[in-house]
Amino acid sequence: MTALKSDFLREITERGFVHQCTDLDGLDALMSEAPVTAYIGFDCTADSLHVGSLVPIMLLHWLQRAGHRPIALMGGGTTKVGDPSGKDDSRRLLSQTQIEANMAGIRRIFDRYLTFGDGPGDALMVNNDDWLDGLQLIDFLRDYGRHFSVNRMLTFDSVRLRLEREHPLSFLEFNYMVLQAYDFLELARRHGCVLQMGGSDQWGNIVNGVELGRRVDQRALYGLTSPLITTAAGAKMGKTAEGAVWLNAERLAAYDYWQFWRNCDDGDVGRFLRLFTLLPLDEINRLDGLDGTEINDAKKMLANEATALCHGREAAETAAETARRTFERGGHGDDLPTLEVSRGELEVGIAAYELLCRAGLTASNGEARRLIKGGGGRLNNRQIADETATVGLADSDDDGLIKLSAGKKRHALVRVIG
RNA sequence: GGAGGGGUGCCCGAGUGGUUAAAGGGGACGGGCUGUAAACCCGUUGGCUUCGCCUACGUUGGUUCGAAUCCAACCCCCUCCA
Repeated sequence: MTALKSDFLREITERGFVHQCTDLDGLDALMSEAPVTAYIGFDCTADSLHVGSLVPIMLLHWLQRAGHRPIALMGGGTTKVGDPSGKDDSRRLLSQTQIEANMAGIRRIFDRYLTFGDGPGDALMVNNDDWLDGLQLIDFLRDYGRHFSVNRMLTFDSVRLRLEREHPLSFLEFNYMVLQAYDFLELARRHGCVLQMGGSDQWGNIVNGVELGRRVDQRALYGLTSPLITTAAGAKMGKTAEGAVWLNAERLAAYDYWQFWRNCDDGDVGRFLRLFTLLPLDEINRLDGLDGTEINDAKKMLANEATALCHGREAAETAAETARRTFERGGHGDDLPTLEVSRGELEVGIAAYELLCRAGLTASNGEARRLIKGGGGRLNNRQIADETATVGLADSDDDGLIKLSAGKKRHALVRVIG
């Protein structure tokens, strides 16, 4: 590969964001000359995004940093159709109101990563429902449908894989790639957008848009995809015991977000630092070279930086401090999930398993019992020996706190009140 | 519209009248070893007021001492035909 002239492309290439590009040299020439507008589309299937969407979000962030203009496209319209890419089954259809509520939630996340506004380099958020909803079927088919060959559509992974596995693919979903292609054209016309980025599973959809732009408007459009990020263990990243790693604090506390990064595999640290933090590359290379126990410093750095981006520097520091006190000193920090229990109730005594459950460390009393039987329940750092054990006022410290743990990693506090 | 196949626990998938809270695998969680890592070994994996009770195999009824297993109707999915 020849040396890239564009700051943006060079940065994201070195950081591991680039998988494929429709015309890297052409794009490089364009981006090194003047600011360009680029977009990435996001589904509105939930009211938050999770770390699976972090790669595209970071791409937009770097784009803006390099002086270009990012567009976050909300798939308010396409979510009604459902992208078949990478999915074996059709998705449940969402109602209009659900989609709108989801968009509002997602918007708040973007505010952390992008600067929105009306200035030349300010980010834009648009909703494709604005143009898709009013389409007239016959007009649309005649103007744009004729540029799509079904023969070719059948060869795209999103369709082909479904057919090969004999999983159903509805006609509705079959149209998804056409709509996404049209999105690109629409954004090119409205905002002069020339680049669409996305995950590697979006390649087919993106290429369709590039071609549509050329055929209909003789526009030169570009596409760029990033690799699917998996963990060193080979799993799709972003799952914890509690489920997806969400980016909003209501769904996943900043402390838990910090812990997610802190607990990554050794083999992932360097890659994740490059992708999910803004640290300079030479600093990352140093951290990546650390061995043995020292690699924990790199993981803390990863957790600090990733959390600061998502939840703010202050939240990251609180989470780090809580982790330090909890793990390195065997104490506890302010940021641990806390359950309030009345003095009166504790005077009588509460079964340890019930408290574990109420503190959210287990999903049910039965699970808590099993945890204790298996030696995983801890009260103030001491293993709970007996599943019938009760917790009383005497177990609280001078501050009226009791520390509960499920295993060595998951902790919660009980605060005595009243 | 016709014919056939199928819907089982977080997922995949056995089970075709009782010994089935339901084999096996995956995942997840816990213990041991560690570095809040990986690998490995062991254990757990429906709920509850837990030596007992309750709820579960698409839904609703039925047969039976007894059903995930048999029957009926309904819902949903797939395949082939029209």
